[in-house]
Amino acid sequence: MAKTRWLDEQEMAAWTAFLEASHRVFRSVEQQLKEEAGLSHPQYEILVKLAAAGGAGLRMTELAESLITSKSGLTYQIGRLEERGLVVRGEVPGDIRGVTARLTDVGAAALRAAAPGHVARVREVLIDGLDRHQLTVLAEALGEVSDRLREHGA
Amino acid sequence: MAKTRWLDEQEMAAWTAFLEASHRVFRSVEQQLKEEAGLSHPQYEILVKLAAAGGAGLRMTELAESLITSKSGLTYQIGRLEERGLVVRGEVPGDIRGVTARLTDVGAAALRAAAPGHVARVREVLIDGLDRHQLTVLAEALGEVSDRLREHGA
DNA sequence: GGGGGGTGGTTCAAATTAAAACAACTACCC
DNA sequence: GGGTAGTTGTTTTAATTTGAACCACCCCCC
Repeated sequence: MAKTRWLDEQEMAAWTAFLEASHRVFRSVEQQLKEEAGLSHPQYEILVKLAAAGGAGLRMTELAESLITSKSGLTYQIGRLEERGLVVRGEVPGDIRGVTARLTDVGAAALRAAAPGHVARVREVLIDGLDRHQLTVLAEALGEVSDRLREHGA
Repeated sequence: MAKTRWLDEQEMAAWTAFLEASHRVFRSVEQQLKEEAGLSHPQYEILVKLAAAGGAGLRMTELAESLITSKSGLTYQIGRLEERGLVVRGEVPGDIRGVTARLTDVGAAALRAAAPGHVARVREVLIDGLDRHQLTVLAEALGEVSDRLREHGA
């Protein structure tokens, strides 16, 4: 095993800033959604993905992967959302095992109601504090990081 | 209430990249630590903070804030680490309520053993894929975000 | 020197999470 | 066709997380 290449000052600054910003941003967003919309952030993300998927909905596994969560975690959350009538499960033609989830009208309305407050908070904690250049670099850098992990780090 | 300012394409790209990168990076780091060192990421972060604090250790509340976690969550994790002998609780001179946590020799050894693999993974998933400019911008941008939330977003 | 009001840490209850075991089904290769 | 490996989604179990309630205790001002 090669000798460890420790992080230099700048690398460490990037890592700790990433760590701290992630924790704080998620905590803040979570709190906003819970208070103003009665949704957890994972639940909100589910609604967003399903809204984007349209009337056909998405398969459970597909949705779990796009949310970067475990299958069992998704089963739990979809159960929760289905109880509240925001989501319904359906079947997949041609594969009896398959299950789809799609948004109900109530779910779509809940998302529309929650979105403005959520976006406002996201702006407040992350977006509006950065200039265009920072925004661009952030998107590109973290986009690359995500791409790499999506491919390689299965 | 003002009309919602939705995110434009670039802003949305930054937000989703931030979301996805955070999820994936933490998941990867978590996995590495669990497998190779038997520690969760929160536990590892506790050890790091205590190591930096030196022989006097840190008070529980202080530590909880610097880790951006709840007091009760910290009580739980310190309990866990104390059982394993990596950490000990001590008292605070002059304040009977106060409790400090500090690293034991075993804890320090565990941290030394865990660090190289952890750093390697952090490099692999985040640092080494970025160039110096990206690194600098990332550190500065997310540092500002953290600062703002630390002050304002109590 | 005796309250209030706030602090520090733990306990408790409830929600969430992930991993592993599981059951049913699909796909493919011969 | 038949068997085997891989998928799908759920269930189960154990760990973790948080907020609220709580109890002692500190600080200060009268």
